[in-house]
Amino acid sequence: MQDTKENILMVSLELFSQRGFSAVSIRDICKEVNIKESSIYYHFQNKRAILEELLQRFQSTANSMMNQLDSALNDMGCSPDTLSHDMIENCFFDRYLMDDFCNKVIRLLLIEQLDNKEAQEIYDLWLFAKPLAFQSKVFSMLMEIKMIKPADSGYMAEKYYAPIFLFAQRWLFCGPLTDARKRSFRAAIDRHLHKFFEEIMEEY
Amino acid sequence: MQDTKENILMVSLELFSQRGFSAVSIRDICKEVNIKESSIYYHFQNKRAILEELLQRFQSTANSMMNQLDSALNDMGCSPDTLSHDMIENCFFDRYLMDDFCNKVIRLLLIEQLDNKEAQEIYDLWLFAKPLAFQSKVFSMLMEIKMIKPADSGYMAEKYYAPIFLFAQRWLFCGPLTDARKRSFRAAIDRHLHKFFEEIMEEY
Amino acid sequence: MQDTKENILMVSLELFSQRGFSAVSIRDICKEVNIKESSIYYHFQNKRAILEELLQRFQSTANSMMNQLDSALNDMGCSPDTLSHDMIENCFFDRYLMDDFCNKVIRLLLIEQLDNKEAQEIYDLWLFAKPLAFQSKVFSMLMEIKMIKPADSGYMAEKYYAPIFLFAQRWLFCGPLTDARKRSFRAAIDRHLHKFFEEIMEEY
Amino acid sequence: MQDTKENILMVSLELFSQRGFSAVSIRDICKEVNIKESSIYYHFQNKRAILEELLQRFQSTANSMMNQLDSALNDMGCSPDTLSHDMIENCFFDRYLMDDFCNKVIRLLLIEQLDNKEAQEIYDLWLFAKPLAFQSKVFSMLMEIKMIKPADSGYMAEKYYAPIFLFAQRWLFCGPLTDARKRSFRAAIDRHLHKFFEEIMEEY
DNA sequence: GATGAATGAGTGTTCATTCAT
DNA sequence: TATGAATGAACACTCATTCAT
Repeated sequence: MQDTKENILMVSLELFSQRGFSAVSIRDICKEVNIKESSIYYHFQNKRAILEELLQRFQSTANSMMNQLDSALNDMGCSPDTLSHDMIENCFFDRYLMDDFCNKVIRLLLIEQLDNKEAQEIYDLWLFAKPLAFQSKVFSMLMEIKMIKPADSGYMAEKYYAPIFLFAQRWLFCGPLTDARKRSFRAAIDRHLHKFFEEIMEEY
Repeated sequence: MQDTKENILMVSLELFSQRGFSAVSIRDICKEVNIKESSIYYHFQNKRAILEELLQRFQSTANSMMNQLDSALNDMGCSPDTLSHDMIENCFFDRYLMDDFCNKVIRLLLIEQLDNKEAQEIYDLWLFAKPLAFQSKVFSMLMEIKMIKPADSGYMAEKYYAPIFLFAQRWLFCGPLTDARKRSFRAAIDRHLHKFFEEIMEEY
Repeated sequence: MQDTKENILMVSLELFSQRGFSAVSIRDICKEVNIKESSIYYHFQNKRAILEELLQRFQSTANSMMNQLDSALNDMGCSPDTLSHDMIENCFFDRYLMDDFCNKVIRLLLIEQLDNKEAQEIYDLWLFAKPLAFQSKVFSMLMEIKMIKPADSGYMAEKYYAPIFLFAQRWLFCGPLTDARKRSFRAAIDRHLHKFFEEIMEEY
Repeated sequence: MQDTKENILMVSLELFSQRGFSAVSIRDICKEVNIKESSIYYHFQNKRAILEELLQRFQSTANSMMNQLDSALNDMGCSPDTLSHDMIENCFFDRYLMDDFCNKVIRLLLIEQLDNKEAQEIYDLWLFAKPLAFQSKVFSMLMEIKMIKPADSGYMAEKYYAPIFLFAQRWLFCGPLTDARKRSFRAAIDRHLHKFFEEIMEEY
């Protein structure tokens, strides 16, 4: 079956996310997967192909997450009460930043982006451009349905997202992703979101 | 002279910051410095020693920068009008985030922290703990001298620093550190600071 | 059917004749034949068996060519006018030196003979011993029927065959066997044969 | 010293001439030279660089041999009796075809020329073009000084050189270059040259 | 007939390091 | 201070081959 290929991918991701692509050897991967080094070349053309497949998968995962967020947002536009923004956020937090697979790929991108054009683009897209664009759209919509008062939605998105990004960097993308760290992150986020929405809604 | 040693350090830092410590070979460094590979061992015990010295230097540089900020802050406490907060900020931006040496070390730390306990601590200290603590102190002081109204200074520090960190990550710590990127960063920062101080001072 | 086996043989010969036996991998062959690498072992016990079968086939092809030449020679002995020596030569040129299959095997032998006892014997037999012996016999016969004056038939064979061999090495056994090269070879041969027979027959 | 480099070259040539470049491994070479595999890369950038240096050396050796032949030929033009053609031939035979170094390189070229453009050119130049051109010049000169009667010098060169080439291929460029084989070659050559000059000079 | 999956041995090459000079 | 020469260990990758299906 394709069990072995899957194992290779998961082990590779684990190691890549810890040490970076180039610091992980085929030997390291195979030792963990429990196959001989030559066997890996039955499943992948070369070492880089493993990385490529991981990035591919990440992008489709992230895309589907983003699509789901988008449609949830549209639903909210029609019937503001059916879907809380809590649900929206949880999607981004639980199934993206804190999701085992995505979290590891993001760590990997953090390293690779410094020297790899492709990684750089993916990194910028999925850690800056997409989240900021989405959040900007959220605030525009909230303004439209008059839940918050009109303002620069791009700037609001930055104010909203920057602390999330900072907390993520500090708690989620360094060291092992333990439950304790997840809780620290969650706590910081909750505090931030609470105050943030308090502020933007206080006048209404 | 110690010219060669200095060259080795600077070339190493350049390469480490681009590809990460383990992806740079002694060969790569020596080729750039124009010495034979065996010669490097006259100046450093081994490859790791180069990294160590770079981190050492970074820490003392960062420390002196922070001390200067601190004393500037204390001066401001005594005579609020002598030193503008502009000066404080420029110190952190120009001589730290955008300084050639510090910028490269931070990029290096970004990679190394994922797998290296020591790097992790330095990274957390100098990119999160110290900046947030300092900023928190700034706001406490501003409250004391009644320039802003009393609030949670820690939370204010986060609101203040998070966008700076995000912009830095996006513009200063990926790809080559060009003047164009520096300007993009500066512009985003200025916009942020302007609005930020507008908001916290508006009531006064 | 045996279509696949035939394909394997022909592809192998093509590649062997270009790069030599040991420089061609099972992978190379299978890629060209469009089968998986394991499949080749259904048709041949191992890589060497492919070589062996090619040499086998070459020897029987060459043998039948030589037999045909021999019987043509005998016919000529009985009735000197029925078969021109042109026909004899064409047999050796068109169906041997310039024949696609034989030409490739000879190239292959050229390489293999340096390190392989068996190849060495086949090479010596079919590029030196047999052609020289046959030609010697031709001249003996021509002397017997008094078409040329008596002389050392072995030496004549050398004088006759050496330029053919040289031209073959220069035009037929290096680079791709194009029509242009074949024509260059043919032209050199015609010139040689014309002058050669002029000389040995001039006295008559 | 450069002893090791020289050893590497000589051992490589020996092995390349037996099995061909691609069939010889770095391991094979190092085992014979008695150094570790990594050490070879101190002396040569890679495996191909060894081949390249051998071809380089061969070409300068062959060139100097050819220059010597040329000047000997010119001397003969001035004073026909000072230098016999024996001396000329011995130069080509003893210091080229039967010389240990050149003989091995020619064997190597025999293999490499099938797949390697550069080798092909060297092979054609030094086994066909140069010898034929030189011999053609010899006969032209002999005609000029009226030692032989006027004729097509190019055709004479072919008649002269073709048997030499054939004997060389048969005795000098296959199997080990033993003294016995050298004698077989020498004998065949002497017989050929004797008869050849008898024929071209008989009328005078 | 053919293939998916695996493997031990071997490929050329790079690595950080040593040490005598 | 610097280097020429070497090395053991590791590197990504290819090889011919096996075997169950």
